[in-house]
Amino acid sequence: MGGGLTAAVPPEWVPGPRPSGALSGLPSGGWPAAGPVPPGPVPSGPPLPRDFFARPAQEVAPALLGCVLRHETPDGAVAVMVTEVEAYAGAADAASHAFRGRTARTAVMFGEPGHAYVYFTYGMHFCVNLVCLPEGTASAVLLRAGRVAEGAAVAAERRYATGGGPAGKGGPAGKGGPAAERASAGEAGSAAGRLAGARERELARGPARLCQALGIDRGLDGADVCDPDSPLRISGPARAVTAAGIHRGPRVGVSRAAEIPWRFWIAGDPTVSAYRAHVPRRAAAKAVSAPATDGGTIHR
DNA sequence: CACCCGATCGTCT
DNA sequence: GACGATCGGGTGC
Repeated sequence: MGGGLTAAVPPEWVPGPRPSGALSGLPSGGWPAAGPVPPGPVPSGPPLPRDFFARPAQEVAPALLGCVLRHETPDGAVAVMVTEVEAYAGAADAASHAFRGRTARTAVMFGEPGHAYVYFTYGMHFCVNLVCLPEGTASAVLLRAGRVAEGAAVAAERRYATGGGPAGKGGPAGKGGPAAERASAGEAGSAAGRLAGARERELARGPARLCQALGIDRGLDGADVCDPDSPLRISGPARAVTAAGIHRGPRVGVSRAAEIPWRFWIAGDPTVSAYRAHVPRRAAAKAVSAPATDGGTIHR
């Protein structure tokens, strides 16, 4: 079925040139070539210019792969290299929160590009987008996954801390502390090393996990990621990601426009989340026959 | 590893 | 009043 969105969908995305060194703030020296990204710290330069975001989301999305999102808090700084994103084209996209027009929740998406649109979902999770297109037109790129490149210990604390564990003493790290820090060192072969590596890979694998690792919540809705003084900011590619190293496919878990391939990821990277089609939630089983009232007396 | 299910609440119909 | 741009734990192969 054609699906109303079809007509509004732009032509196939054509791999275009990556941002130049000048645009991205990269030093002229080369970073490692494309391919799965090895664990460990990555450089973090000046923020991307606002113009970078003043384009359609489906164009910005692949260009964000390899860029570094960093959040500074009193707990310390955590940075992730973006490995997976999804474009949401506002009014032209039935899957976008902005499809039905501007509301209090989606207001930021209609504002200046280069700001964070943070939303709360499923009663417990936050997800972060970066706003695209000029002010007045809504569109955004959802950051779905990343590799923690700085502050792995802080990220692990946020992800695995036993909720407000006053009872628990040491916290999640338990023995040995931040295993993630060791993982990148030299224990890749050992059982402990594999465990630490597996956990490190899961730190920011998925949009809500990424937000949790970075400590992002609704308080950062509207934050300017292009402002060098912002606690939340994004810098240019820490690593060259060529068009050949980028794969694309349908977006994860969307109930509408599910066939549009606006999800982009770094091919072969272990931190990319798994694809899952939308699953309509079974309606809560409502009691067909009212629970027996005791003694026929109706309470309430 | 694939599939199923419960949690939990802001947002929009 | 229903539905998520999700996650983690449990079951079963």
